[in-house]
Amino acid sequence: MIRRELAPLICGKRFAEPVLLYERAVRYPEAAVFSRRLPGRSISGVERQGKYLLFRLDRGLLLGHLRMTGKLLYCPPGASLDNPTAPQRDLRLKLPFAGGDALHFYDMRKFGGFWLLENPEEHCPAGFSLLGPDWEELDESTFLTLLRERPRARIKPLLLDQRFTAGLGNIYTDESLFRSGIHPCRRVSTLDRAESARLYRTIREVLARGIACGGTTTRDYRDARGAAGSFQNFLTVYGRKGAPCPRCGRPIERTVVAGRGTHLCPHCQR
DNA sequence: TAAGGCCTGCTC
DNA sequence: GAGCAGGCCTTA
Repeated sequence: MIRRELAPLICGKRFAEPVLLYERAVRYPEAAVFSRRLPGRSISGVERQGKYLLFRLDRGLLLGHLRMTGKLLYCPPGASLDNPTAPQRDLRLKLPFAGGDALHFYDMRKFGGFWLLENPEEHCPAGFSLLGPDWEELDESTFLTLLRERPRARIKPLLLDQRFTAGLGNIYTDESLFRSGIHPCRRVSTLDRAESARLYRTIREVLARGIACGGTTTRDYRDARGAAGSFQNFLTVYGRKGAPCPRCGRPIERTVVAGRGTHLCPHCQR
């Protein structure tokens, strides 16, 4: 969503001098080198790989990861600094363009960051080079094959593992497992072919619905224009602890699986 | 495979 | 005041 919004706004733009307000918002190279190298480079394309944003430059590559609370907002030339969706307190990095417009990176929790790489192999975050196939391109037979390679894994932690497949986070995983009737702690080896195929199709549907809704704004998420998503209005289990299961009416439960809050209906998910 | 750490602000 | 968060890395 963020990539789709940003691409037409910033393709072809040339970077000016960045302004770093929080040291660790730039992960590589060190701040002074980043600030010296970026100006003058222009954006030839904006891509997404898993949860990374990838800005192709005329020389090198700018990688960004928003983690949990990061927002990357496009500011047109002369735009007001006040943005209702992101307090100035959370502004971590300004990436101005030569034309006076800019990208502003806000991140309350300071988890997100940027990498400026001369080539993709150099100093990229460890997870980036290990990303599994992205859900935008993953076909059913590949998914079934990958599942067969991990029979002992529990399904929810496996789906969240970006080395297995890239792009699923906690919300979309819980929603997909509920809609597939699969318990998050099931071992992959206990899923029959029909269940695995149903899971694949359900994940595709949930992701498509999420994208069509402009994402999920439970609290922080905003797209590149600061707009909220609406998929939260269609959530069946995530964040609905105690509410009635839409299928059987029993209360939705919240547990912890692999350290992540996990929402499920133990009656409907086996 | 799991726990802890990074961080801050909000809800319970 | 504790618990929690659309993530991921390091360490055990």
